[in-house]
Amino acid sequence: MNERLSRRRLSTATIARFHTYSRVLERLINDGRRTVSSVQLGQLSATSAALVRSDLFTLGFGGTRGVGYETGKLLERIVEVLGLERVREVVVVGAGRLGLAIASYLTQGARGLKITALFDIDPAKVGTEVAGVAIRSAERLAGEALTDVLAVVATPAAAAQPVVDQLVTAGVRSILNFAPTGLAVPSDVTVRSVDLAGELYVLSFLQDHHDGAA
Amino acid sequence: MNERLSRRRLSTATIARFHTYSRVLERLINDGRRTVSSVQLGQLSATSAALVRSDLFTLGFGGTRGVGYETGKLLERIVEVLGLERVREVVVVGAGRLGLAIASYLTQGARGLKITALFDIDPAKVGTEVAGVAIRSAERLAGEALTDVLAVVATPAAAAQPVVDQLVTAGVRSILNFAPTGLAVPSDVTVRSVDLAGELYVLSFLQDHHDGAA
DNA sequence: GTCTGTGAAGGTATTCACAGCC
DNA sequence: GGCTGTGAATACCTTCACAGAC
Repeated sequence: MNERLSRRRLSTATIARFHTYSRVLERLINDGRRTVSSVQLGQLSATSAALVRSDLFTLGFGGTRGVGYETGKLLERIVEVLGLERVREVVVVGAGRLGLAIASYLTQGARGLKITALFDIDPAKVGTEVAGVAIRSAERLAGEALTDVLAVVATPAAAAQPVVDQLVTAGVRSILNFAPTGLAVPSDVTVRSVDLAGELYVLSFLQDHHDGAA
Repeated sequence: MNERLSRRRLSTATIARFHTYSRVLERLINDGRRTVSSVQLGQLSATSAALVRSDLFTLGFGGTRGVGYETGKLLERIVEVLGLERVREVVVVGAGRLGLAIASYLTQGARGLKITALFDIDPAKVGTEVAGVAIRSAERLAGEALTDVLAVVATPAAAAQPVVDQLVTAGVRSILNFAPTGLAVPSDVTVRSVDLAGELYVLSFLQDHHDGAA
C-alpha cells in the first residue's frame, strides 16, 4: 500500500518533522479544523510549504488539490507510521537537576513516553522517589534488563562513557545523551546528543557575525 | 591570513563541532597531551576523522603529517574564531523545572555564558532567587533592554509565541527555544529549537525500525 | 484561483581516496 | 608507517517550478 514509504527509509530530520506535524495537527483538530494546506502547516511547524508537501508525498498521504489535507486522517496516518500509539519506556540516568527536569517534563507532557526508572550514584538520592519514580542505584546498571527501553543520559561529562557502557551491557539500543561529550558505542546502538551549552555557543557565534542570512 | 575562513561562512553544524573540539582539547591538554590526530579527535568528538580534517582545513589550521595537530595552538585558534573568550549574557524565560535546570546547568558548567535574569509569570515565584539570580516578572518583558543577550525560552508551548514576541520587542536577536512549537520571528532574529520529547520519539522510531545502518 | 503532485535542480554536508610529508 | 592536505565524489536535504485537480 505504501510502497514509497517502505522503499525509502525516513531520515531523522523527516521523522522529527512528522512528530511536529502531529502536534500541530492535534491543535488544529482541537480547534475544529478539518483541513489544512501545506502553507499553513508549514508556518505552524516552522518549515516551508514545499517541504511539507514533499514530506507528505513521501508518506504516501494525498491531499485534495485546491483544498488541502484532511487533518484527522493525516494525524492518524502519522501516528500509525511513527508508532505514536505505543507506549515506550524511558529510563533516565543521572538524577541531578537536568535529569529530574527531563524526567518531570516527560512524565507530564509526552504521550507515549513513560519514565520507568531513574538512576543515580549518589547514595543520598538512591531510594528516594521523584514524581512517583523511585531513584535506583546506578551501581548495578549493567545488571538491569533494559531491552527495548530508551535511555536518557544526564550525567556529568566524565561519567557518561562508563554509564553508556553499562547501559549497552544492560541491553539498551537507543540513547539520548545530554552530557557534553562524544560517546563510543557499538554500531547497533544509536546515540543522539543534545548539547545545551553548545546550542547557545552557536547562537552566540551567529549573533556576533550577524549572519545576514534571510 | 585566514582567507579560507572569511571567504566561506561557517555552517551551524561546523560551529557546533568546533565547540565540541574545544572541549575535547581542553581535556586532552589537561591530560598533558601535546598533539592529537584527526582519528583520535574524531572519536572523542563523535565524528569522523575525515570530517575533523575537513573542519580544521576550513579553519585554516594546519597539522603536521605523521604527527597530528598541536592541541594548545588548535584550542587557541578555535577559541579565537568562536569568540569563546568573551562573556555572553543569557536570560531564561520560564522558571519551571526545565528553565531552572537549564539555568543551573549553565551557571555551573558553561564558561563564557552568564545567566543574568530569570523571568516567570507566576507571582509566587517572582521575587525569589535561584542560584544567585532573581526571578523577575515576565509581564514587563517587552520593556526590558535585552540587546545583545541570548534568550532561552523554557515556557509551556502555549506561552512561547507571546513570550518570543516580547523578547523581540525587547531587542533580543537570538533565541534558544525548548517549547515544543514552531515560532514566528522577524527574519533578523535567529531561533534554534530543541525538542526534548521529539528527540526521544525519533529514537523510538529508529529502534522500532531497527535501522540496520552502519 | 487555490492548492497538491512530483520530478528536476540546487545547495550543502560528509565521505573517499590518495598524493605528499614527517 | 602514520598522518595530514585536498579535490573529487557521494549522499542528502530542501527548494523550484509547473502541470494537474478541485
